[in-house]
Amino acid sequence: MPADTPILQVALPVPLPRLFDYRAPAGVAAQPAHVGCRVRVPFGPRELVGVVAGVATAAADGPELREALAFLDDTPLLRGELFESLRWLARYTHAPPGEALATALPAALRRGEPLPDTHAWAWRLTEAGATALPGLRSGSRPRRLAGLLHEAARDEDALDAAMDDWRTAARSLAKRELAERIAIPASQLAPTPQPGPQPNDEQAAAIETVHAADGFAALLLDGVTGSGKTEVYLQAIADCLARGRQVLVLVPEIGLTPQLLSRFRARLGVPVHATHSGLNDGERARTWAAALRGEARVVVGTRSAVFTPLPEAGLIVVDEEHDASYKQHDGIRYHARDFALVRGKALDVPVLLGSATPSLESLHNARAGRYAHLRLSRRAGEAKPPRVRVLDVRKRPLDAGLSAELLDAAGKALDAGGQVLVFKNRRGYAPVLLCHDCGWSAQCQRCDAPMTVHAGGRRLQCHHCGARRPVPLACPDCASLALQPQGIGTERIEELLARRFDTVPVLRIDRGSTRGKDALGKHLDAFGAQAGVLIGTQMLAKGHDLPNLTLVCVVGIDEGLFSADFRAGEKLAQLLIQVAGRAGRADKPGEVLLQTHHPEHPLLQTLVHGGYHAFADGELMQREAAGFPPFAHLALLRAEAKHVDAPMQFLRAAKEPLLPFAATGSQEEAAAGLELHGPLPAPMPRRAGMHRAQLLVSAAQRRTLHGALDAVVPALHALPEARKVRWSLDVDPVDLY
DNA sequence: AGCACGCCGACT
DNA sequence: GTCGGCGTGCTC
Repeated sequence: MPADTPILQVALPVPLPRLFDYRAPAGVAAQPAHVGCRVRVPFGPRELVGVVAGVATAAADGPELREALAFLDDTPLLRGELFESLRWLARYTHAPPGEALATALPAALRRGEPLPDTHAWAWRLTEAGATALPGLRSGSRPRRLAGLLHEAARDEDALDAAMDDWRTAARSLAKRELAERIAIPASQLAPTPQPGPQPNDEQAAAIETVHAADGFAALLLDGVTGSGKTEVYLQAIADCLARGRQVLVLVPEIGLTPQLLSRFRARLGVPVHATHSGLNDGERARTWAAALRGEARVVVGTRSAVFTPLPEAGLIVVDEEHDASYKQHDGIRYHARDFALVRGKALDVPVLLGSATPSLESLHNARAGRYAHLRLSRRAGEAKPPRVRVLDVRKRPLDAGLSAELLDAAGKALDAGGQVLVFKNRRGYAPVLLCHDCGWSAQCQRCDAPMTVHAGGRRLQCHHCGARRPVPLACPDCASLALQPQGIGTERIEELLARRFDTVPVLRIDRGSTRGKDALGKHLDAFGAQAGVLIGTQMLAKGHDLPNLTLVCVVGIDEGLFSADFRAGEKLAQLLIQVAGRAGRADKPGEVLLQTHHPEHPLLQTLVHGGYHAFADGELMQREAAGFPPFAHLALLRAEAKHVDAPMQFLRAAKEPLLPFAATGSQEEAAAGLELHGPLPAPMPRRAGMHRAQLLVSAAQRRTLHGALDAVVPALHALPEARKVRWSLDVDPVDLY
């Protein structure tokens, strides 16, 4: 090959940390304008769709390259800011470039399908059509359609409403050039926003700060539950739309409810494009394409929506920024909130992070002056914050884990016509099945975990691998019949409450009872505002409005108070505040009961008497003292394999090249080096039949961590031990298991 | 990750 | 005698 031939450097969706070089397809010269276009290429014995990441000159003495089969795009799909941000993401997560680029594309485009049409379409008569109209056979479908179009051009939605099967008639008219299909330009979709309520002074200040942001700014909207964060979003978004810019809104998985969307649609007066897991591939690709073309002005979506192209970006909003569902747990392990900030910076637009319980990372950044800290301290209207009581249940008799005092309070709330929510973070009937005679307990055969008792005590289920089997009639070890469900799950609480409060509806909401598209919304709509009891897990912590909820009872929080996970306290505090925030509205003050065996625990005391920020102050001090994030930076190298020893062997081999970067004796050097913890078996050493281990890497400085990983990670792919395991690197892990 | 190649066990 | 188990090697 001549040395000056330009060649394509292609990112392919394979876990190999490099680009692959190809000659351009026959008859085409590779040129820089191809960067960001998809290409179909031969790869070993198969064909793949990749993205051109660069164009270079072939080395004179290089190997003979294969020829790409075809370009799939005329203009680059991934270009400008999004392309650059994705290259950054690949470097930051130490993921192969092809995986990062592929992750950003909707599945249909990843497979190589063409960029879908996104125009709204209308039909109109041509001049010939207007002339020919009287000549069309009267009463025929083409005549009826032509008649409609003669009055006015109509968009396809209007035609769907006006006439059955108009498409056949339209095709027939179009073939004779009597009618034509025309694209409706996006500019006709000018926003007609509806006025919202008058913001209070805090909201107005926040809206003004967003408005005044000149280019990139990180803004932490720190507002108590019910303080009207959504109103701030809406006005900031409307403001941005009025300036002719696009807006991206990220919401947690549970947060994207039909309620939220209809509120956005009603207020903003422009089409609001939603992307979430309920959409099929075609719909997702259409939204993505509409954003790429600047037609979609507002895109609301969950985690993966952070990859939406925004050629005319004006604002990015991340609602509930502390939510763990923003972290992706397989493939490339990005954090959507953090990537939103990277994109905001690259796009030079403000990023608005909202939460009633901000992550400690974001609070730390706000205190360090990197984020503007916008506070909303008052609930909207005259709503008072709920009264929180810690219920000491030591030495008290419990029924299905509930104290008499709690049941009395629930009874009173129901008698007053209110709704009661019992929150328990364990689904199923009981977390363990125990033999009272010999101590045997039902363990999952594929995981190092007990099986949960379900179906009122008839079935065992593993929450980690999904295995199910019937509850044995007798203990497999000692044949005793004294098998007892131990501990409390939501099913058992439901059983008790349904018996105890048999005149009101009792509804259990958890992943066992509530599955599928908006099942939660349907259940809660059917439940309505009548007096009744809801029992649920995390799922009920936010989302749907429950205006008649007057009492929230939280039980089973004690294990969270003593967890080994350094983030357990933060998660528990956020959960308690979020759940508590569901109680009460303007006219009905709410009450929250926290039932515990550790009423004096500092987390509960601080949270109840000082609120979330007092808790966060203390927690940040502890994190600093212990050298945990946000005062240190972590990466977790995980490995799993069918063979017991393979993960540890791989991690030991992976640790070797990291050792030269490790902290040594003196204080100054220790601060500049890595700390390596492990390799150790994972907290659950076997899951779904796979043995698991991990190596935790931490550093006081982010650059120390990344410098070492940059030098070492590419070599991991080549380790012989790597072929015997599935391994992954998680930069900024949220969960250390 | 796929996918092919390759070398050892229980079946038409 | 073959189908198929998963080890190991490679992909511009």
